[in-house]
Amino acid sequence: MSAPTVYDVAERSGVSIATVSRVYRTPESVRAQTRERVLEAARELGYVPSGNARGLASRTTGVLGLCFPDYADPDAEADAEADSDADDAVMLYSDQIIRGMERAARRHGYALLIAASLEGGPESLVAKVAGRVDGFAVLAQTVPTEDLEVISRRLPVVMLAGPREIDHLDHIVVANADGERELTRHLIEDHGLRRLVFVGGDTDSPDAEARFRGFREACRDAGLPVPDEPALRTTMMKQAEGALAAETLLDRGGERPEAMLFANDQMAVGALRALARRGVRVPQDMAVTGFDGIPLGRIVQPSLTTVRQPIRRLGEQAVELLVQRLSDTGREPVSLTLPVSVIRRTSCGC
Amino acid sequence: MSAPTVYDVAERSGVSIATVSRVYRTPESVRAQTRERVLEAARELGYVPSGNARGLASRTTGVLGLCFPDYADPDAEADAEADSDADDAVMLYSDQIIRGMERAARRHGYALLIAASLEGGPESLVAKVAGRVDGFAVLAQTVPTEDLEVISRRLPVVMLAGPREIDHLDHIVVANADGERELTRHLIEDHGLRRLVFVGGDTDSPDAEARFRGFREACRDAGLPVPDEPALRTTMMKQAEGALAAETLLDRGGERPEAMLFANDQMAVGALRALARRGVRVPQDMAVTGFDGIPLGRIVQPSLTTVRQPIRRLGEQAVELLVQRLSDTGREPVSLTLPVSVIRRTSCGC
DNA sequence: ATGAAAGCGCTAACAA
DNA sequence: TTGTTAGCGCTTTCAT
Repeated sequence: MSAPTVYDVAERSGVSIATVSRVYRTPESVRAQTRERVLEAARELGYVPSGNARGLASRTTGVLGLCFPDYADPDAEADAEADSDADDAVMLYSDQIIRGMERAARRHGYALLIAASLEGGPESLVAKVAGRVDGFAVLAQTVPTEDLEVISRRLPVVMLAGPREIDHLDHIVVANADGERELTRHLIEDHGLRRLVFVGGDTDSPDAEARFRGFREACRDAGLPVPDEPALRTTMMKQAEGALAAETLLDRGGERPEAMLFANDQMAVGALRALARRGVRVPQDMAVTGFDGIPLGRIVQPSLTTVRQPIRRLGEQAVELLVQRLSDTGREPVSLTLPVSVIRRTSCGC
Repeated sequence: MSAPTVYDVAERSGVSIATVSRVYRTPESVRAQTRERVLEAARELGYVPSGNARGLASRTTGVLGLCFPDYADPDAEADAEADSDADDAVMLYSDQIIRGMERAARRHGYALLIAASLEGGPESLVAKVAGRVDGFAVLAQTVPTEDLEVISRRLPVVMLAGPREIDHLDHIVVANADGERELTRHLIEDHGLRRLVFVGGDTDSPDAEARFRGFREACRDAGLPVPDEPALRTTMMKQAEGALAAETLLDRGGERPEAMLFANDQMAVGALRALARRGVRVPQDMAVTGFDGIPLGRIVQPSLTTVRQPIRRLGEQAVELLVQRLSDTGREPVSLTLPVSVIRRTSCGC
């Protein structure tokens, strides 16, 4: 009643289990006639090689993994529900990384195991992934550093879009500061704006911090006042928080800013809505920018000026690094920075 | 030098391997103090439980799988390259199914293993997936039926978006015929069009055939001539073929049609471009429709009227069926049909 | 080209 | 609560 094994197939086809094994690993090493007998028996019995047993015996799985955070902007989901036409527009960061990794993994003959989770410890999906792959990529802030510490001693791990955290890991980041600096420069020089405010994220978001750094650099370069801190910080960088931030900024006394730069697109989109509700015209009365390049940014009115991250590339590169390291265990840790590009749309005045 | 095992951890913490195992499976069943000792030892050694060994011993992996075809419309990719702004707009069918399955799998505590491939046989990625999961979903036309035949005798398989092929499989389809009939009815009744042509796909694409069926039903219902065959068939249903089809249809003698209905969005988008090149205005001179609801359809000019498939839902439902069947092996094969909805945009004249 | 035998690292009864 | 003991189904030398 249980699943057939090499033994069953071997018996039925009158060969040894070793031969059955060979048929599935190195078909050419078995005489054609024998091979046919074996495959025939396998077909009759409904034999499917156990990946687990293979992996256990050969100490390799042929699978690469990806752990990403359980981010699901509730507002974004709401969009998808309410306006079913916007459904597919909400393509998250992680979806694109998956795309990139899958393509690259396929090229190298690997399958891809994916799992989202925020919590660590034994029991976690992270642990499950780690135990079933030859190597994997992790989005920053996904897996507790202490777990990673242990895991990365046993198999290749590449950290994506965040600080390396552990110094023997490979990691890949995007040029956050460069992008925000360039974007800010554009607002200042090309649109002649001077009163800019930056809305950041939590201090422990390296991406958001790097973007703020870029903002400051541009201010400094232009001879504008350089703030020590973002005008406002949000914790989750979601749409609702962006909306709230925009309103707070409007209601705050003093001169109204000419431009609001958000640390990510989600917040900027939320802000766009809040500003519309308050009758503030974008970009005439206020320029608004985001960061990331999510598809939603192109669909909103006005379309969002932003900085595009090469997210798919991130996934592809991750696989390349993993594959490299798998074949050369001794290689020094690598650190890559992928370039970004400013996307000028309507919300900045272009 | 090799990876530490339960034995190493057991020895170091002065317990038996069974206890180490328990710490990772059912932490509460171990005295807190003992548990700490074990985890401490594990940390020091860099112990990561082997998923393979676990799976082998427990006969379960905690992983669900998805096999999808190696579809990558070269034209779509070209779009992504040429107009980097359209990059993320090109979100394929499979990406959305992955999204849906991942979400649902996560809810049930499963990770998701994904792999694309067109070829079967031993050695194939399909075989790899089959051997490493508790059950998996297959997009129609992805895995050779004979492989599926064997595999599905050993673990749950659900067929997506296509005929069941093997009668003991669960399967999920979308209401292709209903959608195309409704769309066609819209063109006829609401826009008063009468000379409609349908561009289909290969005869062995069940989706395309079902859509053609819907088209015919609407023609019949409206008292229009009912064609036996699509005006044209393409093999891969890609953009280039759609463009070619549109031109062929234009150059063909006789009265020019008032509307071209394509079996999918990719072809329709290609047609839109070809028509623009030829100076045919859409929708004034010619109505054009697609099927699928890909994001690109909203971005093209004019925006594409189409039928949206609930693709994410497809993925979610697939997981539900797999999970069900995993807990109730005896259940009768299920066949679900998910409803679709007509999306009226500009290309039909709306 | 094929076979024999020894693990691979874990879980799952069953004992204690 | 913890330990003992069999396997789980394959790959891998080493022979033949």
